[in-house]
Amino acid sequence: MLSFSSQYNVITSPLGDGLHKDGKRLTPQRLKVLNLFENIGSGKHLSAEEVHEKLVKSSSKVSLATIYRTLRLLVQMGLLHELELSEGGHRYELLSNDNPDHHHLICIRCGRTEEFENEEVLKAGKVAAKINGFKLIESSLNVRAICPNCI
Amino acid sequence: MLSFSSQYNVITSPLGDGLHKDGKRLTPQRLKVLNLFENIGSGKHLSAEEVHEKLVKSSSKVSLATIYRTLRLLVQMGLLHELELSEGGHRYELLSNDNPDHHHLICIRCGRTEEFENEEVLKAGKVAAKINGFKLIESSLNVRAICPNCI
DNA sequence: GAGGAAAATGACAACAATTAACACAAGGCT
DNA sequence: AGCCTTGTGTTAATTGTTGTCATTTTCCTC
Repeated sequence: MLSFSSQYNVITSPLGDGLHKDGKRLTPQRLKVLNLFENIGSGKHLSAEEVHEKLVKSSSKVSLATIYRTLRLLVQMGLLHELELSEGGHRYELLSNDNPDHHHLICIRCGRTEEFENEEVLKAGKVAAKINGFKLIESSLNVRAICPNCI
Repeated sequence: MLSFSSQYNVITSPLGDGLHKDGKRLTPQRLKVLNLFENIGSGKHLSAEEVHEKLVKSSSKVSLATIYRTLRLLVQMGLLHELELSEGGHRYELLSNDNPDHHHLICIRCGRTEEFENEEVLKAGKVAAKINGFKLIESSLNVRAICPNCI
């Protein structure tokens, strides 16, 4: 039977490359988490708990602790983006090239989120950082609102 | 000895007025929390735990549970503003007239925050809400960055 | 000013989200 | 194949926050 490494090493995934550079390892769990985000599309925002549920459902059991560890790792690697909605914990989304810099419109009642882009916002962040001598990491505009269904 | 109510009722504080309209009551604890924010100035952002510490230090003991309850109340009343910095819990700041609509530049290393205003950002939030049929509550731009001291 | 209904407080239990510890398993070098 | 190091799962601990409930307080009415 094929071992895990012989099955995947040949493909030299971007994930594998990124990990190996740092002495970190490509594991099935890490792949599963990243694949989940890739399959689900780049507009979705999942909590750690939701990632866990979805993986359990697809009979890919990954422990919750590992999911937390993996999410943090993938954020550090720049593959995922973490966003904090005031209500109930952190969410994660895939950071892909065709979904570059965007902001979120969040319904505070049902949690529905819509994305939008805005050049001015990006600029505002840059200017503020420069004026204060900060090194910019990212700027995210969170618009808290109530969606049509919840009004 | 003067009772609490006879000591303060005459002043008819804005806090008292706002509370009484709703059948809610003016208590020394609520005054202490609000006073703390007023004394500390409107550019500061405190966590519930920090509010608790400061009140204990000034020998004004208010229980932590009450602080959480009071902070939520003051936010609902529009006297405080709640902001969520990704790192470590919620922060609260005084919402005063001379410090209207502003955004935050946050150092992810030391937590230092600077404020700035930007009309375009405000507009961006409005537009996004309108396009999607959402009812806007507030839009806040959080710029995550590293401050000069931490670089 | 006293009496009483309604609301608020404090102390503490309960919770949810997240992290730490550690024994065991697995990845990736040679 | 074998070894060293990193990663995983399990479970316990921590943190931030909320619920419960008995006791205390506010504030309205007389």
